[in-house]
Amino acid sequence: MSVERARGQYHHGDLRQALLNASLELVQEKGTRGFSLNEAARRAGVSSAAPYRHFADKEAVLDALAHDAFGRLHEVLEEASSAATGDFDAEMAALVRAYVGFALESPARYEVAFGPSRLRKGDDFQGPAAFGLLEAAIERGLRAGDLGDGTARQLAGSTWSLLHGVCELTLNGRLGPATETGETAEEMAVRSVRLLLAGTHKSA
Amino acid sequence: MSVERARGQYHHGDLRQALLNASLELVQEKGTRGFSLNEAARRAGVSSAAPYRHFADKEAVLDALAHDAFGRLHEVLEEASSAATGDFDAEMAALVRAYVGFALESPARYEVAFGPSRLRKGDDFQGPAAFGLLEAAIERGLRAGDLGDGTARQLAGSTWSLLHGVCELTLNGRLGPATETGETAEEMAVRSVRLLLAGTHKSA
DNA sequence: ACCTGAACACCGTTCAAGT
DNA sequence: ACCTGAACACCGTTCAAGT
Repeated sequence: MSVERARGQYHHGDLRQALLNASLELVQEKGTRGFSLNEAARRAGVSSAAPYRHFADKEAVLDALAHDAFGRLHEVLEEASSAATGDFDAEMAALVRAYVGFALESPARYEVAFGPSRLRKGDDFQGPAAFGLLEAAIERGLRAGDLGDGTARQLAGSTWSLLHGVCELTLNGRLGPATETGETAEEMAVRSVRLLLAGTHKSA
Repeated sequence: MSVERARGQYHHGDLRQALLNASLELVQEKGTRGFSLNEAARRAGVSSAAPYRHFADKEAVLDALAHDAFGRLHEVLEEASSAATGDFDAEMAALVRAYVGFALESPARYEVAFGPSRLRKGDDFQGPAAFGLLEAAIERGLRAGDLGDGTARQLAGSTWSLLHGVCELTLNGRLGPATETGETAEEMAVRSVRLLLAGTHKSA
């Protein structure tokens, strides 16, 4: 909260990052709708005009958070991917657990990454790359004969959607009666993805 | 925008509904983050204090919109459900198309219904009922032998998640490379759900 | 019962001025 | 180059007062 500032100096090293940290904290506490740029500035120990040296506007701060969040998601998936053992089912389960783990451990990052924002295709963020890791794993499964019919891209799209659905519905409390199955979100995701991919063997 | 008000009178019939209409319009234009209660009041032709006779605060307006949105989703799914022909696959496809159609035709309603809000289980809204229609259809499929292993609730949870994922990722532009498969969101949803349910026959 | 008008604290953003 | 201070229009919310 309070910030030690050497007398006479403006601010410690990196105000941009300090603002991002404070902003993420705020989104965590009040959600993306309750987030206030002025309060972020206050928590970073600067005036409310200071952020505008580093960000075009309030939305740009959220865009930067989304950018970082996709970077982290990509890292997390890559780590899970690199631990591949050749067992396709195990690798997919690891990817699924990594994805769901990220969402549940960093709900603020997840909300900001996948919620409505100005980030779009062609904006140089790691969203497509994260998708690519999923697609690559599925591609390997197809080549190894672990999967039936389908293109890797389409199957990755379905899986990506399924994962997002599970995480967001869990975070926003919109799973309805499915909340009472005794399954954790992680278990539900693993089971569902397994089901989806098993379907490729019998898509008559 | 401008409102005809008989001289001397406060407002036409139903200010509450007028505020909801204006608010939905606003969410449509600027998203749930850009939505301002003062502007909604202005568009309804009343002072900025007037809404507080009908809603506790700004969030309560969004809650009411979410409530209505789930009511509509339920209606739409019920209509699709009632047109059941006995063909399980066709009935599921109809439900899927109805769901996706609702999301794409009423993105503001969809965002407000499934986005973060104070609506929770036990709040008397039609979210769980909508889920129930999906679960009931799957239950019929199980009994008729159209589906393999699984409980209706778990399968409905997976399907509900998949549908939500497809719609939200489409609306927020987060499908990544899967945007370029030539499939519409509706086709993607139908194919994915078919895949998921086909998986019940081979969940070895 | 339902709405207005004025008020208050706060927010997003701009800009001249300071170091 | 980076930040402050003051300013402006706007927002959410409250409350006394009007009909």
